Amino acid sequence: MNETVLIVEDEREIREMLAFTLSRNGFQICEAATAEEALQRLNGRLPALLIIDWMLPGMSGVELARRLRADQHTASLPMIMVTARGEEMDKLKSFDSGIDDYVTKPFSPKELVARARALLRRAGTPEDGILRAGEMQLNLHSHKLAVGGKALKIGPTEFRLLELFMRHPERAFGRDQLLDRVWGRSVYVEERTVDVHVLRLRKALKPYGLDGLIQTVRGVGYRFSVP
Amino acid sequence: MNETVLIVEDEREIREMLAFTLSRNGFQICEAATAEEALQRLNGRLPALLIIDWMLPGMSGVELARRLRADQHTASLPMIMVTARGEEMDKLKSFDSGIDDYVTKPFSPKELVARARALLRRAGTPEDGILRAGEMQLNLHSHKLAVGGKALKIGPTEFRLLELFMRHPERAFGRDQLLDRVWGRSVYVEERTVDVHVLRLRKALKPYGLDGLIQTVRGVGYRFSVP
DNA sequence: CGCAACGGTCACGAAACTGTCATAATGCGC
DNA sequence: GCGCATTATGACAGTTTCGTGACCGTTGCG
Repeated sequence: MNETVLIVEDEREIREMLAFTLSRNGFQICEAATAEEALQRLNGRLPALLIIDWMLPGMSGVELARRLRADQHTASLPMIMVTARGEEMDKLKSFDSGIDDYVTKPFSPKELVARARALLRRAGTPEDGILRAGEMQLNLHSHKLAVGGKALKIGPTEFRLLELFMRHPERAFGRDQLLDRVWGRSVYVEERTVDVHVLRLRKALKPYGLDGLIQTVRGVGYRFSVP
Repeated sequence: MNETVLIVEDEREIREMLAFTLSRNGFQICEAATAEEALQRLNGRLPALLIIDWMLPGMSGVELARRLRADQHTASLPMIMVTARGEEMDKLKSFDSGIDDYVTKPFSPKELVARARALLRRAGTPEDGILRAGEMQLNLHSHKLAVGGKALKIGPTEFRLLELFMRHPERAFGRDQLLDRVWGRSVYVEERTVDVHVLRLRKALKPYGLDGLIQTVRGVGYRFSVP
């Protein structure tokens, strides 16, 4: 699995422990010591999951979570909060800041990994990091697309587009939604550009008769649908 | 589920928080900072639900609610009022402005979503985003119409028309109401146009013997009725 | 620097969809 | 049955939306 986890934790020791545990379990790691640093890193490519310490110098973990929630770009990121004590956990729960899960220190690595996996699975990520649709396999780990073992080449944007589609089969996306989720906010792109990339994706799949998986929903947008 | 919620709230932070919470729970979002802006947005296609802040600059939330209730076009829209304090809530209740529900700040997102869902369910929106009538399924999520697993193709307008019908079975709609709720009030089209789209819908359903679900109510309009 | 890959925009034509009309069909009161 | 009112239906043309090829700027690389 090639999922990146962003760890936001000021205490170096704990951060490294988290990083070690997670990387040993197949996650890619990205670290930030402060909320500010985390925000900066989130301007780039998004991680699949965030692990945030409740207590951070400067902007607190809760505040960070709140900000991320308020931003459409990061709104749907799964987040795990790490709290120091059980007491604060209650506070956190009552705060209901949209945290998906939490662990209390001290916690077992096994527990953390289990929660992370569960969260990612809920978010549409398969256990082995391979999205499948019939003969087609989208390997998130190797970043490769293959049909029946035969590799085929698509561009980065097409890859991310297909990834989003395969994570949410049978769901119709508007062009605006696709732009938001594949291109990211903060970039201004024509809506019709989506069409072009859908076209390129279809063109790549056509030799295998797998275009048609991406269907146009007239007046709405597009949809990935397995027969 | 593809329900649109119109949020009327002047404070940007709260508005964004609401938007975040709801969008995370599968709602489409439409925002307005003032009552006036909200009214303008309601000239187009109607949302499924309104969330209105009690305190708004200019026209208050209560006044907005009253106006919407007084207008046949928006009279049946479910509304949730957001109040700052419990005290004012009593005032609001006694005000009897036709509010369906209310939450008091601070409120938990979970509570808000629950109330929104409950309200929509009451208003005819199914939990899973699929409207059913016998063998027929209208999937709002994937934007697909299927009869007994067999997909059938209808145009965007027919889709919205059928959606409205299935949300309110056994209810007779006048052509003017249908125009208002399916086309939106800011577009001018002949009333007879409704007939044509009803015809097209029936034509699509005929192969499955499901025309007849849409019945003509002479002198009034049409009605969706399951046998 | 040249080259190749890639991404975004545009323009044109095709296809789908929409609204309107004319005309046929139907229902209803008498 | 008759006449009126209302609705059904098929055809048509205008509009919108989508598919597609082409173009050009950017970027990364040798």
